[in-house]
Amino acid sequence: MTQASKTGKARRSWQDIRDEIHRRVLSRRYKPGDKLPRDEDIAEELGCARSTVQRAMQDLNDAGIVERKRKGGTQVRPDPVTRATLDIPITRVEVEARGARYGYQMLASGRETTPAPVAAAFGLAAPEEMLHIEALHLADEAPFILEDRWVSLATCPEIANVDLSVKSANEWLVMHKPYDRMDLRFYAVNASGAMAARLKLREGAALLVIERSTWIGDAPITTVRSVTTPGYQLLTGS
Amino acid sequence: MTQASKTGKARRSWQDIRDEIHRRVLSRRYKPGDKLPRDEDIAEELGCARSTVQRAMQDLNDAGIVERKRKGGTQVRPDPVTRATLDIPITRVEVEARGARYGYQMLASGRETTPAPVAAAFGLAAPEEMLHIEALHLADEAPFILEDRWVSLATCPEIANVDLSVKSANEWLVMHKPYDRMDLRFYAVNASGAMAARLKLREGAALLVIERSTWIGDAPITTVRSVTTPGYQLLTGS
DNA sequence: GACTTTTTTATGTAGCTACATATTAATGAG
DNA sequence: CTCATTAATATGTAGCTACATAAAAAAGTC
Repeated sequence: MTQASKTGKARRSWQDIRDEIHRRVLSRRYKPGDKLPRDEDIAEELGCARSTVQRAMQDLNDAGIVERKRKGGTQVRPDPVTRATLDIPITRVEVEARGARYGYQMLASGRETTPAPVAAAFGLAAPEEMLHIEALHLADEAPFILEDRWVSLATCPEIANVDLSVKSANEWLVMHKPYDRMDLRFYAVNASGAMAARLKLREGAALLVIERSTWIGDAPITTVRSVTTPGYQLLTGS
Repeated sequence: MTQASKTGKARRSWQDIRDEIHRRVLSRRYKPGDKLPRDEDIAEELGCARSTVQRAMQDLNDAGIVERKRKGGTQVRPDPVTRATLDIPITRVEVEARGARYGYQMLASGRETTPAPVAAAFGLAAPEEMLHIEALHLADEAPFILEDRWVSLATCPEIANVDLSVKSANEWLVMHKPYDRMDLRFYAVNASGAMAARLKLREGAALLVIERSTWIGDAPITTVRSVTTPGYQLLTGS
């Protein structure tokens, strides 16, 4: 038996408060740019403690619904942004989630000096020798994602001893080299001749590219350019 | 003068606790899949209240670093995901942030019955008459984003009276029709003849497309397909 | 009037208690 | 031994107090 059913009066949870405030924003009782009452007044009005309002407001703030400033109070965000959370799983998990058989092929691997774009992605002052890996992820034997990865040997010397021909660098890194900071970007490219050949599709096809760089502290770990196959879509989790 | 400087001993904030736990995950003292001590023990070890650990853990949970279950305890996420938050601003704001002059052109507007793909995006059982708008966002007079939008007249009858030839439907909607639920997807397309003509580029160019549908409750508000121009990149905020 | 300092005030945080809730683990019935 | 019931336990939440902090507003100062 819940407390609500015992006392006959439901205790309002912070989610209830959050939803009530959200409703008021949605119903335009509080309009974009409007200042909201102070937490204490809302608490009194809705019959709960200030800490409960605080919790609710935190959440609305994180969600981009309101903006809070010390002393300045709370206001409805005047320039609404579309905020979304993306979860990008390991490719193997993604393929398996689609009910397909996962496959992995290392295409090339070796030590090379970082070309300018890679050094730029890492924000390196000078080029550096890194591990360069090209690999293909397969779903039911068909090419799924082509990845072009650079791994800093200065930050991850251990990876030199890992057999990356059977297991992807992604999996090894994700389990052994947690990161601190990440940079993600998405854009579209026309398949080059080399890409088309490796992904077995016509040259010029529009492909979604996911670029990701990770650091631990200031030390670069890895930067990957993942070229997806036609039809690939990135979806938000909400 | 802060309390820390007065007492000589800093009070540890929940962020300190969070960072300490995070460090332990990063340093692999707690490895993926490992079970963490109970909040109370961590609190005692680090010299703070359980509520502080709770707050820290909440944050790590939201960030996808750990997973918590009642009674089950806390464990380091065994299948690390790359979690990122995307903020997509109004196009006008985005253009202005780049230091360019924003321009807007309505290309076409009228009432039409939703074709199958649009009905599907909304999860509609039956096609419906909606407002269909094609418009172009410009940055310094050059095409920037081409949008193809459907607005539910059932949910937003007021929009019929808005002059959408000078101000984008996006701006009006964002200020007057807050949403509840959103669906976002990103993919790449080759520019069709029509797209190429409107965006003034060659047919077949790879373009990043952002598709967004919004609802209030179960009622559909709008669905937009925004076709960006070459070179456009979506970046994460973190 | 322009500038600096002080006060005020709304949000932010730490710590505590008490209880809720979801599981797991232990126990008991058959 | 299997299944249902009960107890134990880690996290989740509400409410309270006290204080910290940032920023606006007010009060001084030149």
